[in-house]
Amino acid sequence: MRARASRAPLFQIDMIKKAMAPKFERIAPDERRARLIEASITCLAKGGIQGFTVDNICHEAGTSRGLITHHFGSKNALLAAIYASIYGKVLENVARSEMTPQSIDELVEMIFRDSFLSREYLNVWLALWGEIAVNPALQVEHRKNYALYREHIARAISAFARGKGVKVDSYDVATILISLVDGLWLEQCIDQSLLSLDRAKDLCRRTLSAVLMGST
Amino acid sequence: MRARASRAPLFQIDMIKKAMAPKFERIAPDERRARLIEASITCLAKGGIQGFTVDNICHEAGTSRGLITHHFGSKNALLAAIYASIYGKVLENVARSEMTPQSIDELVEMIFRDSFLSREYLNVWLALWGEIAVNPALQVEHRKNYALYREHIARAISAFARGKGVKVDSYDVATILISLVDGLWLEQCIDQSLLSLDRAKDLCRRTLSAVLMGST
DNA sequence: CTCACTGTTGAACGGTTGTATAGTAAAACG
DNA sequence: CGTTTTACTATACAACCGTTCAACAGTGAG
Repeated sequence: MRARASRAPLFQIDMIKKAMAPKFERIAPDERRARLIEASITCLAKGGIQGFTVDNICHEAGTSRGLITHHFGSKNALLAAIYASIYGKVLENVARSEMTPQSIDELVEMIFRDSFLSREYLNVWLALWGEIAVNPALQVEHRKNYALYREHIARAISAFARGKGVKVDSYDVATILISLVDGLWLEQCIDQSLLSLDRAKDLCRRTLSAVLMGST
Repeated sequence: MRARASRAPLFQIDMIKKAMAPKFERIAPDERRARLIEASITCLAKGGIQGFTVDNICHEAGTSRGLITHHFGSKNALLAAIYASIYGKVLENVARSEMTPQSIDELVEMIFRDSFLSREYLNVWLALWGEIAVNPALQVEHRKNYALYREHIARAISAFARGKGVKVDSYDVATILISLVDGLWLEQCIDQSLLSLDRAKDLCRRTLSAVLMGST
C-alpha cells in the first residue's frame, strides 16, 4: 500500500493540494466590508433592489451567507454603507480637481466624467434614491453630501462667471446644472436611443452658457 | 323553538343579514383590472418595488390573492399595465390643453400641474424606470410615449418662440426642459428641504427664457 | 509547536414570495 | 325559476427571504 501511494498520479497530488488548501480566506474586517459593498453594487446594478439579496451578494462576493450580518449587522445597514461609499467617491471626483474648472466645457466635462454616471449604475441609483427618500438617517447624511456637492459646483460657476463679468446666483445655477445633468442622464439611461452622451453634454453646455449670458 | 326564533333580538338579525350578504362583488373585468392597478400604485407609493407584492396589492384592493394571475396573467404583466395607465394619464395632461400655452409661464405650469409629479409617486416612478430599463417590451412602448410627450412640448415651444421672433431647435429645448423638470422634481422628492416646488418652477422659467433668448 | 482569538461557515428557523388549481358562488340568461 | 357562465375565493406548493447561532478553522502571539 505504501509503495502504491508513492506512485500516486499527478492529478491525485492536485486533489490533495486542493483538499489541503485553506477553505476560506481570512482578511481584515475593513477589507471584507469593502468587498461585500463592491459585490452588492454589482448585484444592484444587475437586478435592482430585487437582486439585492443576501444570497446574491454573498455568492457574488464568494463568501457564505452569514457574513453580512456579522460585518454590517443587517442588510439595511449594508445599503447605508453602500450609499456612503458611492457618494464618497462622487465627492472625491469633484474635489479632486485641484484647479477649479476655467470654462463651461471643463465644468461639464468634470461632472460627466464621474464613473458612477454610467448606465450600469442606473439600478444602483434608483435603489439608493428610493431608500434615501424613506430612511431618515440616510436623508440627513444625503442633505450634507448634496450641500457639499453643490458647494463645489457653485464655486466653479462663481469663479468663471466673475471672470466673464457676469453676475449670477451661483447656487441657483448649480442647482439647475445638477438637476439638468441628473435628468438628462436618467432619460439617456432609460432609453439610450433617445439621447447620446455627447448630445447630453452639448445640451448642458448650451443651457449653462445661455443661463450665464442671459443675466448680464 | 319556533316561538323563540320569532323573538330573536335585533343583533341576531344583523348577524343573519351579514351572513346572507354576498361574500364578494362580481364586476366587469375591465373595472376589476382598473381597481387592481389603482391598488398597486398605492402599494408602490407606500413601499416601492418591495411593497409591490401579490399579498399587499390584493389586500389593498380587498380581493383574494388569485385575482392578479386571473386578470393579468402574472405580476409582471400587471406592472406593464400600470405603466400604460400612468403614462396614458401623463399624455392626457399635455394633450388636454386645447390651446397651446402662449408663454413660458403657462408651459411650465402645464408640465408641473401633472398629478403624477407629486412626491408620493416617487417610488412609483423609480420602480417604473427600473423596469423600463430592463424590460424590452416596455422600452419599445416607452420610446413611443416619450416621443409623443416631447412632441407636445416641442410644439408649444416652437409656437411661442416663433411669435417672439427667435429661432431654436424646439426638440433640443424640449429635451432640456423635460430633463430639467425631471431632475428638479427628483431632487425635490429625495429631500424636500433642498428645494421647494415654487423654486423649482422658478428655476425652470428662468432657464427656459435664457435658452430661448440667448439664441436670437 | 501550542494556544487563544475571531473571521468565517453552513445548517436551521419562521415567514413570505408568485403561481397553479380545484372548487364556490354571484349574476346574467332563457 | 332553473341553468349556465365565469368572476372569484381559498388552499397548496416549492422556492426564496433575512436572520440566528453553534461549530469550524485560519492566523498571529507566545
